[in-house]
Formats: sequence, C-alpha cells, structure tokens
Amino acid sequence: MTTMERYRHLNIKLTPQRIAILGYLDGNKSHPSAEDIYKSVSREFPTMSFATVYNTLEALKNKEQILELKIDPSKKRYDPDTTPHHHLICTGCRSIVDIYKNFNLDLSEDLTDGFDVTGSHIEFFGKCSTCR
Amino acid sequence: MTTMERYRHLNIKLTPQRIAILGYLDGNKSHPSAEDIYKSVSREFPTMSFATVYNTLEALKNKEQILELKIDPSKKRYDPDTTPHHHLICTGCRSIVDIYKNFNLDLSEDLTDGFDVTGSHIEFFGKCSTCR
DNA sequence: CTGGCTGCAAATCTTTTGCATCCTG
DNA sequence: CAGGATGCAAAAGATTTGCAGCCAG
Repeated sequence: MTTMERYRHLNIKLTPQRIAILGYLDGNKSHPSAEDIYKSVSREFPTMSFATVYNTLEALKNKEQILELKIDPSKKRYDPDTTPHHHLICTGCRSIVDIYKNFNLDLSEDLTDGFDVTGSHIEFFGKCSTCR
Repeated sequence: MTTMERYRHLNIKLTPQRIAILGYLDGNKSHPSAEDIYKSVSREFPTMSFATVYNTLEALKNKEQILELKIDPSKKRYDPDTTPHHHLICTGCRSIVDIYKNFNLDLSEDLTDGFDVTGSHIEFFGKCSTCR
C-alpha cells in the first residue's frame, strides 16, 4: 500500500495543501517543526497558512500517523515514523538521530503508584560529531 | 549540609524572593511549572514578577540545582530532584511520578551516528489511578 | 450539497527582554 | 558600593481561534 493509498483510508479530506504536507513528511527523518513544514510547503503554496499546517498536523496526530516530539524545549517537532524507536539529541545543535533498539523497561508494580503504564520513550543526550 | 547552606555555596545572590522560591522547591515532588511557582510565591511576595521566577530558575538550572522537564508539551516544568531518575506521566491529567530505577541503556557505536552520548532519560506514559 | 478545510488576522499563552531602581555580598 | 537582582511592561515566539468563503467526498 503506497503512502497516499494509506491516507485515503483515514477518512481525512485530502486537499492539495494536505497532500503537499504529506509529501514533505513522507520518509522525512529531520523531525521538523511546524515552521520547518510551513516554510518548505509555502514554496509550492504561497498562500499556505500556519493554521492549515497545525490543523493538518493535529489531524495526522489523531489518526496516529505522526508523533509529536517534546524533545526541543522551545517548539514541538514532528516525526512521521510511528514505529517504536527512541531519540538521540545533540545538546549543541538540537539535531536528532533515531535509535532503533528494544530495551527491557519493565516496571515492577511497587514503582508505578497505581498507574497503568502504556508506553515509554527514551531521550538520549549527547554531542554530534559536528558539535563535538 | 542544609539546603540553605548548600545554596550559599553556589555564588548566587540569595534575595528574599529567591529564598522563597527555593523554599517552595525544596522537596517539592509536583514538578511545578513557572506559573505554579509564581502563583504560590506571590502569596508571600505580592510584587513577585515572572521575570524573577524565570531568572531564578535559569540561575538554578545553570548551577544544576534543578532540571527543566520537557514532559508537558505546553509548558516547561521543573524538578528540584537532580538525582538520576525517570518519569511516569499520566496522559490524562499530566501528573508525574518519579521512577527511581537503573536501566541498562548502553548503545552500540553503530547506532549512535558518531554522537558522544552523555545521558538519557525515560518518559513512561500511562494513566494514573484517578484518570483510569 | 455540506461539513470539513483554508487563509487571514487577531488572540492567547509561555517565555524573554529592556530598563530604571534596589540591595546582597 | 558595584554588579547582579527585582519589578514592570513591552516584545517575542509558538500555537490556537474566529470566521467567511471554498471544495473534496
């Protein structure tokens, strides 16, 4: 199933603007912010507005097609890769590398204070080769 | 060494406002936001300003007396507990529980893309007993 | 056709900054 | 008594919202 076929099954309206945003996100490993997306897609759609970018991101988030990352303290970043993985963040330039590795993160019940634990995500910190 | 003794050794000026903020943070497990701190300390110092709260938090962060948490997408939260630990976040009410457990999170070099890895932090997600 | 989407602007929320004054060390 | 801290207000960024018109399904 191609990416566009997949989106047609989501019951979200596929406007030209949304298709452009989806095209920008498809396979994108840069973990872009809303502004990154806006800037890039604006070239093709000069009238594109932030509202449309945020609206589309919200729709994709609700359909679990993207993840909202809280890695950057000043703005949200988005990840079109929804397969389970972790992130390694450069404390210098804020670049992000995906970490595909399974860790055993089981918590015994005496640690969880009655929570029902449903997921986890590891942030690794470091310096990239450029910033080092 | 008491908390205040510890702070006197940090070379930050201890004004009454800062002492009030430090008092609020001392032993605080609620992971408060700047606004939480402002609201609470304002009762004692009606002229307290956000600038002072943020200034103090910045100073404490630089002296590694507090951690800035990016757990909440809408605002920063602060943790006066700087001992290594992880966090379990309720996806309903955003309450946070500390997780004191050591995990083996070693990364082989082929995963780190030349990064020098210096630290890590796990976010666990779940529902607290109230929200469940 | 019609309900959801778009674009624009205004509003909101968090955080930062400029600056005159104050006060800790 | 000097340099950092305070308080206030204004500015800056990111995100959200209101609304009139538009268009995909």
